[in-house]
Amino acid sequence: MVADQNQLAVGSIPAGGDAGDAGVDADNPGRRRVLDAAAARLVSQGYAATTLRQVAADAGIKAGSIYHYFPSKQDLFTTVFANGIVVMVDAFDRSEPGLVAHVRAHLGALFEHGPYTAAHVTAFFTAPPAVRHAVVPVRDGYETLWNSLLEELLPHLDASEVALHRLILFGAMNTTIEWFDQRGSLTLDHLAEAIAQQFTHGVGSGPVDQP
Amino acid sequence: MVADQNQLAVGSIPAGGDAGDAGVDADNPGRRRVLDAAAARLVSQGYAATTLRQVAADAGIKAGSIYHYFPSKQDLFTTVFANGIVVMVDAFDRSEPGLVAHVRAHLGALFEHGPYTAAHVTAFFTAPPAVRHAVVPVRDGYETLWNSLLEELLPHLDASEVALHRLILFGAMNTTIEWFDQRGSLTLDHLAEAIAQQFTHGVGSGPVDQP
DNA sequence: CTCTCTGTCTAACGTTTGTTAGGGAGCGAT
DNA sequence: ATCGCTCCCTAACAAACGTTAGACAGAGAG
Repeated sequence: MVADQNQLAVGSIPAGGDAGDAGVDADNPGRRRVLDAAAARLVSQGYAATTLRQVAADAGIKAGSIYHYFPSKQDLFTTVFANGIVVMVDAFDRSEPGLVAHVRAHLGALFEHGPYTAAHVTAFFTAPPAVRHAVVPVRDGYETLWNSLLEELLPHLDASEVALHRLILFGAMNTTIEWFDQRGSLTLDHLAEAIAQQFTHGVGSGPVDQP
Repeated sequence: MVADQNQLAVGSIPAGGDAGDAGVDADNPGRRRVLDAAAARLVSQGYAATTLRQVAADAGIKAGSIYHYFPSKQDLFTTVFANGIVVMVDAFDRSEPGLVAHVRAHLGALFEHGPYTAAHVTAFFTAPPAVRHAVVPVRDGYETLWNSLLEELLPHLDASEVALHRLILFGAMNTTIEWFDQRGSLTLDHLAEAIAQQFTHGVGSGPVDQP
């Protein structure tokens, strides 16, 4: 299996970068095309159903050539998942202050900044344990960012309550990928507002005017 | 491909039944063991990664014997997904009135009534389109139940707002499968209360006493 | 006793998968 | 001119997949 404690290629991702759409492998366009194709396939098919031959075809090369950039299927998709979090962290860091803005940033990472975050959210739990374990540390970093934000925003709650409500909020945000259609009349701005509004004030239980 | 407009085996599921844990193939224990094994594998591995040889081994038979009960892998897993909704509808129908009770019932279907609902929630979107399309009608029925409930509970919202907030609520409930641990100190009762509370009143934005 | 049905097995089929080995074209540096 | 590096190819490998065909044991009915 040659698992070792493989260091992953995550460290090689330029974390910031000024260029337009995340600094995910800005140079090395060949490798980048493979990653893009892999992420897009992950979104629509999940881990096991996505074959290297499909990914290669989408990237315009042959299956064997993928091994010039990645030592294995596991490594390729591990990098995709990690990139998904990099994109999210990036969006979080660039966000204006406030809950609505951060929800909007998270949704933006999901729908507007390429397929990486979407791939992470939809396919992460379909990946084999080895892949998941490799990504968990990166994942934890993003969750910590949110815990800190929410603890600051909700000083009347203790840490365990914040953690619980963050999980519920993540669930609400991430499953939008299963039903939200950018071409519909509901915009991402409105969706972010609806989610944030429901999170802080709820939907109410009867006719309520603003106080 | 022999797709036809296959009628599925869904109709053959005894929808109600008084017996303890859902009437999913109460008789025919052989078929039932195959379904159970398939559902359990779906939860941890997703559609494509689950092989008929694994399922057969879990059920105590050999791969070829599965074809005595199901004509194909697609049919087997379609039945599993449909059963997942049957279990949910069942829980919904048995629920006490009120939002908290129905949230609790949904979570109960997810964690306490076998692997079918969990399989549906985690693996449905990893299944091939043919399988998904076959299950959509059953799925729609359950969503309609919830829309009606919420429209009754939230008369100050119009139908489109209710539909939106139902989707957000579903997201919150269904992703609990990814993090909730029944062996922890947080009980399903408390979780249901937390989700329902957040849904109707939000988490607040500062120190708030009950009015 | 025979006939039929159910449940299971073994053995194989064609296909596809991840992966490897080895080769070759282009290019910048020596 | 030659070296080495990057990028990509073809061809093949063993393994695993879904699926099929045919056979066999047991039970219940006539």
